[in-house]
Amino acid sequence: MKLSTKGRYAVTAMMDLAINDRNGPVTLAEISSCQGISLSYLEQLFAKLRKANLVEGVRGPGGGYRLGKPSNSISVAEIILAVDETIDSTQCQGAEDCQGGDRCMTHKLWEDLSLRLYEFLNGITLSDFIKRPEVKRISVQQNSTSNRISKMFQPVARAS
Amino acid sequence: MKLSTKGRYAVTAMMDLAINDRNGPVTLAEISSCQGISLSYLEQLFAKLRKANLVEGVRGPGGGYRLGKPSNSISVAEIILAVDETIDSTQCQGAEDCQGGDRCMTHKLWEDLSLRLYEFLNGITLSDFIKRPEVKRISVQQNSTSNRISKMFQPVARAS
DNA sequence: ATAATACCTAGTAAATCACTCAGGAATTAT
DNA sequence: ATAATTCCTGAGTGATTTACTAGGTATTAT
Repeated sequence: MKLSTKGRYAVTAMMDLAINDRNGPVTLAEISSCQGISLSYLEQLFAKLRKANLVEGVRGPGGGYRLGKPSNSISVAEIILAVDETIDSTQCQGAEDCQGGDRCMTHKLWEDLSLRLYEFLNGITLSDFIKRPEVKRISVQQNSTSNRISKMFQPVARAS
Repeated sequence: MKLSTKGRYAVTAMMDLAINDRNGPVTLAEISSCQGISLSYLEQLFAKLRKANLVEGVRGPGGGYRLGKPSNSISVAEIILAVDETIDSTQCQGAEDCQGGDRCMTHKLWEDLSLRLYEFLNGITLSDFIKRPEVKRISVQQNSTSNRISKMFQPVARAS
């Protein structure tokens, strides 16, 4: 799981698609001028989004991009993974330099954290954003699995 | 909010410190050999962690690094922000090319998401990881690595 | 036919990553 | 005092990634 400006571009662009879905396809030129991202860079991002079936292109005048799936089945995690695609696993597989025991279990701890982050972002869909009124408070109702896991892992409140 | 390999290095190193805290300072050489990170690169990361008061160095033989605060008051978000330090705000401030209305509110939506992500990572402390029994149970529960990775690439279909 | 759009490939300057090298400065064991 | 250990700092470097430019081809509405 990696999170960078690139991922932000992709997520905001997908938000744009989700919001303006009922008005027909959205052109990359519109997104480009609005978000301040170069057209060709957007094209590269959307090539990846298309391969992940998150969007579908409509060619010709009046064309543009539409969501490839209903907005309630597209999660933020999906979008980020589609454009970033780099999941680097930990080195130190089993043996190597590790003195075993406590020390190198940090890798496993990281995997747990990474999974929790993924579950969190996977629990937020595009439809969570387009449901107005009051977009200001996004109601990310953490209903399903995400909440369960979150509770399991993290019982403790932090002292300030 | 940015998340990269660099942030992972920092977090796992801090986990190491948290776990081995009672055994005195932890040397960077130990972390380096365990995690497979170069010593000098670790030193650079720890320079930033030190500036953020997340660790404190102990010089001389028998020295190393200790946590700068109790492990229950060090969040994952703090660590990541300390080493990544790049929080790029959105462009398109108010006017510019924006045609107003719906279009450019995606920026605000992103800010909301970003804040939620921060709050999530800020709610996870190092002390959540050093309680071993729970961690053990969890890592046993999510079965195989291949399973987890495949889950990364092919998220489960979500109900509306 | 023309224009608007998606779609594709190649190249590139700048930034970042992860690292090496080369030292210092502080602390402690001897 | 000397040497060993460790933190601390800075300069430099190849590889990768970002974000972009340029120049096409394919498709379709008008």
